[in-house]
Amino acid sequence: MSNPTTTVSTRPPLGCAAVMMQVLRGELRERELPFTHQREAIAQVLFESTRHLSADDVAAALRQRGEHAGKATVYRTLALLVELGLAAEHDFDEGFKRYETQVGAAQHDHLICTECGRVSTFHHPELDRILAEVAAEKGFETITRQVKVFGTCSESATCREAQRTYRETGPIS
Amino acid sequence: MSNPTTTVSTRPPLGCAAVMMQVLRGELRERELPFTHQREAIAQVLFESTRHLSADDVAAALRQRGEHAGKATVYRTLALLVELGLAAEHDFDEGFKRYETQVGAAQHDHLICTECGRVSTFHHPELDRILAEVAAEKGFETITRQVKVFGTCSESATCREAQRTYRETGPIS
DNA sequence: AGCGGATTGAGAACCGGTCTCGAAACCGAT
DNA sequence: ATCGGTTTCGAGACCGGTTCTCAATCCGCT
Repeated sequence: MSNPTTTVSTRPPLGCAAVMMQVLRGELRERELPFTHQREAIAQVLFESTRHLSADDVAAALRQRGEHAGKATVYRTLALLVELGLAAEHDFDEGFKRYETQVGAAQHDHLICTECGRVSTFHHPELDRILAEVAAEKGFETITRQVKVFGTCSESATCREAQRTYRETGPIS
Repeated sequence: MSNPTTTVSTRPPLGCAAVMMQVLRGELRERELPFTHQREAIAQVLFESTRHLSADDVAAALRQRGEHAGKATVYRTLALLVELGLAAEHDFDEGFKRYETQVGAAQHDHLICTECGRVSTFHHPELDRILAEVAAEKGFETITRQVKVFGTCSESATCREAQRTYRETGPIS
């Protein structure tokens, strides 16, 4: 039931969770949606984490705190947070989705190591410009975008070895 | 069992399939993998199509030609074509994957309409440059990349209506 | 034609994710 | 506090795409 977790993040570490929780409370009130114990607990887990969490990771984190929420509730709440703009959904081609806090509109993109699973983030302002250009040109109204670079990182010896192999032999060895 | 199909493509229309088939034959021989009826038929369907096909679409197309391949074989063969670099796999957040011929290294990216499901492609040379820069900077060896812009197109009245609504009310109405 | 090894296919298994519906929690009003 | 109407919760069934199993078959070579 568990799965590999990611390791790199770029979110301010302190106080942030509390702020996000306040925002959530406000957003829920504004929409007349109840601020339930489960929604709080699930949001707490996400807001306090610096990783990209799967639904399963969230459930596990709850268990570790002595809390519990049915998996339907976990999925429903994560979907809600995404709708409210407080969480972002990512698909790193693992067969399931991952979630992370969406702080402000600070869009960032991902480098995913296919060897060790590490995910690192980057932000390149020109990307925004180019994608906005392309969208405008095609009469497209952008809601969100995904830029993902798959490859091998140079964090570990294994990954560097894979880099070398890939450069020499291509996708199939 | 059926699903919405995509509509836009940018691949040269003629002779291309035959060339690709020759390439496939060569790649298989080189790796001492048998060139079976099923592999040929499945590749034929993909190479002759100008759309992004799901595994199910491929199976349906085979049936229409009076051919048949078990779904395990369809999936295995599509995965093989991807490994060989002859097909590209895409995930447009529909809950299943789609495949298309990968002709050469002509990388292109996608605009996906969340309203009608239409997928159109674009290529922006600066994207290649920027992503290569980012990867180099991080000591990353790129294998492939995905750039997807989700939003609403202006093809149909429904989509244009959705564009207007979105601009006014944001993600939640 | 015969041989060894890889592929095929029918169906079961798998696994994220969604749905169902009775029970429980929420929240504003009394 | 408590009441009552409304919403959410949760255990488990269910769903659909994809993968696995393994005996039968096909491929390519001699």
